[in-house]
Amino acid sequence: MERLFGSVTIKINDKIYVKDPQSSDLGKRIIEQSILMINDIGFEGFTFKKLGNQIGSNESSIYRYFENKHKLLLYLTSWYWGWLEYQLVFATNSIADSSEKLKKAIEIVTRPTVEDSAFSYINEVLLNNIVINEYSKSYLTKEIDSENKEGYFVIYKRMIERFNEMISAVDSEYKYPSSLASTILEGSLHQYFLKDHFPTLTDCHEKGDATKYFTDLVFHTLRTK
Amino acid sequence: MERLFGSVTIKINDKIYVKDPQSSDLGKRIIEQSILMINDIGFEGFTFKKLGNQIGSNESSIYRYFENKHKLLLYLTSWYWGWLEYQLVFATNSIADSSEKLKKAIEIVTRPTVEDSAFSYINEVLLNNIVINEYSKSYLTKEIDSENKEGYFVIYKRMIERFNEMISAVDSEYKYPSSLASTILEGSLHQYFLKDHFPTLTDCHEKGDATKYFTDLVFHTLRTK
DNA sequence: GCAAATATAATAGTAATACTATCAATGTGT
DNA sequence: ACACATTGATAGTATTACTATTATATTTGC
Repeated sequence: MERLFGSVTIKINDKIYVKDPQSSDLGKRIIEQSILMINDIGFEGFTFKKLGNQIGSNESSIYRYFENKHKLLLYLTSWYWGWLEYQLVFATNSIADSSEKLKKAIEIVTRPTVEDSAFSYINEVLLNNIVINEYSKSYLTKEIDSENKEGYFVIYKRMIERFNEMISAVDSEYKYPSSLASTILEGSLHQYFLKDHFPTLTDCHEKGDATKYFTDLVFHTLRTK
Repeated sequence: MERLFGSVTIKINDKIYVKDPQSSDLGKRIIEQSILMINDIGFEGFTFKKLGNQIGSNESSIYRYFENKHKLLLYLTSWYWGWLEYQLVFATNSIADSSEKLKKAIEIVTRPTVEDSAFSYINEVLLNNIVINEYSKSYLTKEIDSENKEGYFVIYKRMIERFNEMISAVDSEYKYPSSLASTILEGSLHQYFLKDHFPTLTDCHEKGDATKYFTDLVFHTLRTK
């Protein structure tokens, strides 16, 4: 995907990191390689020590960027949602018709991820996999309420809010726009998970099926003018 | 809720435990107190050592019932799904009309949990909380495929399959019955989670809202005869 | 009622994890 | 050349997630 402006950066809440990984070479390698590694061995098996070995750096150096691996996961997933939000806004901004706009929005968030060459050290396809397999671990914790207060989940919440508005623009009478919005976002991740591990629990096996499923669901539920 | 037969037991895949906790007093205390404790301090903070202290028993004794805390979580959540499945089948079995049947089924799985006096050592309300907050951690692991093969998730899968069938009975043309079934089950847990921690991301704030939301969603999507 | 079997408790030990602290080496700007 | 920031290396700690062994109750079978 081509970008209008030379360098778009995804802005992440600076409380998530100790030192901005985008600000140095080591920081970028931490991000790049942690994506490969978490994708490979899973978040549970992932440690800063292993990451240090892989990038030829030291455990203690990684701690200068992130307090712990939980924060690193928050960083990666925030980045993903920020990236997806950018695509969402970019693709839907110019659409006047509210139904078409919502349709496009659903497509953006339910379609399979493709690599974006604009961010060379981030593999979006693998990052999407991480989001599918690990995102809920980032909020299913005892610290959720305080971390939410700190604003660690703002991007995700803003995305749901955008959907909320698009849904209400299509049908202002609909009583559950936020619930529907969150069902689309979480539900889409879940359908991709099921496809890989519980294939009998989903009908979304082919490319495009998830988009069709959620589009069908939403447009049967809403009353379009 | 009253039970027809004096002692219904929820049958759990015996590969999940080393020794059946239902078979002894200590076993039941492990289940009872682990529910209280996981609910209280979360699955991450929960250890067999702490549990041992709380029940006045020894860490090593708990290991004779469960290989590790992951297996214990699988046991608890399997029990929950088995319990819910029993209620589902019990409540919908006698309903002839397929739409009414599905409506009832949605109600059963989306309504707030109430305590069931038939299982004295299990607090279903807290267990439901655990399922909301921890269930996905039981399958979002690198071992998912082998554990699935071992049948650790059969009850959950059977529940989705039951929904699948009820959906297809209402609308045999509908193309995504499994996806819709899994959306209802996972989505319902998620709406309850949002209500407590991200209230702006859901519209299900009052008792009964989740049932209304999903009933509305499903019956707008399906073509009823 | 007693021996045998079984269940539970107590203790110790291990490798790995998730850090913190300290200090040395290297590079960068002025 | 000197200050300062960055990174690397090493060591150390508390906790976790176990395993192993032995001791002590408790149950049961005869």
